[in-house]
Amino acid sequence: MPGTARDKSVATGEDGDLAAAAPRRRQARGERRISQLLAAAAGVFCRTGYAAASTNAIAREAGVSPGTLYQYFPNKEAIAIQLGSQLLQHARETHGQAFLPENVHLPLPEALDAILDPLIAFNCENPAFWALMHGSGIPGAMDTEHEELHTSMTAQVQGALRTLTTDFTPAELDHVSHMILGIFKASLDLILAHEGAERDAYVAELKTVLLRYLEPMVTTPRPR
Amino acid sequence: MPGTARDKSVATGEDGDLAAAAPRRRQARGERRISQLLAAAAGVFCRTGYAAASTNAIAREAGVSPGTLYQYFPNKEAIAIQLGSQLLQHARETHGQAFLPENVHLPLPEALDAILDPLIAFNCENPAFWALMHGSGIPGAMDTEHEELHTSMTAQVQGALRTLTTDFTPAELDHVSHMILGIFKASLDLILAHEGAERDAYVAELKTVLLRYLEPMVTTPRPR
Amino acid sequence: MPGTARDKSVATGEDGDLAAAAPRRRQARGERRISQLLAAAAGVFCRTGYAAASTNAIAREAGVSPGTLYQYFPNKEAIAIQLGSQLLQHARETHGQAFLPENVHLPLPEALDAILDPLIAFNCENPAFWALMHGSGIPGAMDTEHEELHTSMTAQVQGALRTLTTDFTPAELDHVSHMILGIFKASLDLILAHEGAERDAYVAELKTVLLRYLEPMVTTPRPR
Amino acid sequence: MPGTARDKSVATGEDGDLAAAAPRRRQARGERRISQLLAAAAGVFCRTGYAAASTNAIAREAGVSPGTLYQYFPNKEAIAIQLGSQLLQHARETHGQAFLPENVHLPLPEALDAILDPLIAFNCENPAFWALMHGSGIPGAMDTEHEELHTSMTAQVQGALRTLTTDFTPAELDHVSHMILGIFKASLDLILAHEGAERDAYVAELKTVLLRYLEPMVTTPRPR
DNA sequence: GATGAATGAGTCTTCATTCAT
DNA sequence: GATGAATGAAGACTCATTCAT
Repeated sequence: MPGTARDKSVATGEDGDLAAAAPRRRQARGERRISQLLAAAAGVFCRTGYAAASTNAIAREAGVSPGTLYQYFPNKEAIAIQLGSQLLQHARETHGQAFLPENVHLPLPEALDAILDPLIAFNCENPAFWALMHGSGIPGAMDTEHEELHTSMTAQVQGALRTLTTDFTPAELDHVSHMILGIFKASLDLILAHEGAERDAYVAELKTVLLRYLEPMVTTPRPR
Repeated sequence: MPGTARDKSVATGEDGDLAAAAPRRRQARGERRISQLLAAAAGVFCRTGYAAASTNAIAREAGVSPGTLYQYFPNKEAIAIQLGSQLLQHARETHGQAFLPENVHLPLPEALDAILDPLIAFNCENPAFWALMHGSGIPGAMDTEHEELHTSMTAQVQGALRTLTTDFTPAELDHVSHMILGIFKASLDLILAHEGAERDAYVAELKTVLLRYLEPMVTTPRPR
Repeated sequence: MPGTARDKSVATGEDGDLAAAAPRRRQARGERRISQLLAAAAGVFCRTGYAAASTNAIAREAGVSPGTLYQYFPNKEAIAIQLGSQLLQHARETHGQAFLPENVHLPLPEALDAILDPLIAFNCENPAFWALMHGSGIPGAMDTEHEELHTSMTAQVQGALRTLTTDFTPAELDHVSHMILGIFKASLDLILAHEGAERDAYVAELKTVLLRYLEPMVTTPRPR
Repeated sequence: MPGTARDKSVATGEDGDLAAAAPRRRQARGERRISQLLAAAAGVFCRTGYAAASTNAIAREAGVSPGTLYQYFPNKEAIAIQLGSQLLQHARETHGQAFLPENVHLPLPEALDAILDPLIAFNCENPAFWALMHGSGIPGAMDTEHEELHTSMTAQVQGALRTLTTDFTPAELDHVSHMILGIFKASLDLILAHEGAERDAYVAELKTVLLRYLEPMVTTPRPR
């Protein structure tokens, strides 16, 4: 192997570089693959739902062989879980800024805009999110994630609701927040199923529904 | 059930009457079979969802062989479709009075009661209905049926909406009716997931949402 | 249930026959299939060993589709288990007559003939038997069968040994019987691997080995 | 290990010595790799059997990548073959004295001790040896190696047998040597499966069997 | 030489659907 | 019509082997 002398160069030594750079390059490729696969999975889950999504289809969509998929995920469920977690984390960041105090304390119409717009935008950009969260039938795994998300969203909605009035009993708070989430979810289906002006119309309609539902509950003095 | 008297006819029946009685008997038996199968399908779909339901399981639940199932339905999708249609028809027959003119023309709060209560009751008694309509991830099949149901319900909602005002553009009518259906669907999930007082609370909440959403739209003079 | 009267007809009626004959015919076919499949499995296990045997290969060898195989066996292991059980039962019958008292109490050389010949014949006719019992690596199932067989054979060998002498300690009895089984097993490999005169030669050699091994142990007076 | 001093040679070595030292180093490294891999293979084959052993598992156990494994072995079978050969050679080198003329020509009982003891000891220390030789269901591969070993052992046994008598026909020689090997193999299973006193008992039993089997064949005058 | 990602044929198994009886 | 055995195309997953780096 005559070419072995090539790396020796000055002082940083071949070994140090090899041990550090090559793995890093590898790792980078691996992470690209994982992203590729998750993106492909998002697409397939979106189109067919979790149950009907085949790992071979995901691999094909990602442009790799089935074996490659299994180098990164131990099984189909793991793909869904990791995709879910990733989206969830992404979602939480979005939610975080959606429910920022400065938004929550705006006058109701503006508050709805400020809260809903980023949530809707997030879901439009990550259609796999609800696809997974609806969860047709993720075998029981994923449920944890689902639960977690639900809990987290409910909590944030309830936090916002409490700024409207102090009159809610805990039970009412529960009912109202669940209704709001349900309405949001249902509207999201409509919003995601349409584009352009139609989509905007449904967004407006959602805001109308919520505004009219919530306005009569307001007792706390708010900026007008 | 006019044909019920046909059996037992003369005594030896069988051959002689075959030309006349048998067809009717066939038909009757066939319909019994279909009902059996659809009932079994309802149960299985409900428990496992459409995708995970196997035709063999449905046949077993119905107490017939898989071959027999295929004598009455060309494929799995057809079962779902017909089950949906049957439930829909059942819905219309038994609780079709929901959208009866005398209900629709009541003052809004009463109209909502009159329309929603039987619908809710029907769905509580036929949980397979929404189970199918949600589609749990029905691969694109089922769409025909879904569409059909959706169209029919939309039409009825739109009919009712038109009694509220004449101001809707067709597009608005579309949006509002879809929103209403979405809200109804989302609430139904909550309603079906709870019992007793909780369930009632969600029913009340649904009515509140719709009342507040629709009330501002009313322009047509209505009984107060 | 109007049609219920139909099954009353005359006495032998078509229905009676159908209920009895058809199932029986079905059952017969099913059992033929099972035999076919077990025979095929025996062949494949024999040629490739359990681990390397593929269910598809077994199905192909049996001339049926993979699905058919799974109509009769829940999984690959079950095939091995059932094949083992069947052979085991067959074997026990053979062993039963091999170790008949009238054989065991013959003069040693004749006793060896009387005992070994049927055992060897059985194994020549059922080569899958040892193939399975060797059990390369049946996952842990089958072990029960294996154990069972081993125990049963050991017991019979020990029974026969006790007619030779009363001098054995339990430990010796154990060692000797295991050695005998081991020798038998090893010889069987040679016997099964050859045919005709060669096979006979190995049979003779086995008998020689055992005769010379056992003869010095005899203390009990025996027919000469 | 004559080549051990080679590394570190002058100081900067590497390039200048490359033409001379590197090849030797390569060779040395290669052989270390091969040993590593074979040792790993021995472990894995022992634990899981040949068929269930995965090349990746062997590579992992050896602490190298699968690619590296394939730089030294063209395929899985080759690993088994070479492992077998190595063990065989090891057997011959370390305990080859088993069949040393001075052992073979001892009085039979002592000869058996002298021959069998090292063989047994070797096998107790290298359990992978028989694990491989049994073949656990090696699909037909490995046969070459097996054959080789078998031939070699048979030859040695036959050599020893010829010192007992000159009366054997070639066929007899074949039969007897195969029987002996079979008996040895079977006993080895028992010996390896036990420990301590039990193991010793089986060793003794093996010697008894062989002694009684062979003694009557002796015609050649031997030291008493 | 070494690495480990990638491959793809092959394994076990399921299930919608068909067909002989 | 009814039966249930049979089919075979997938699907999830594995692993011996190759290849770009």
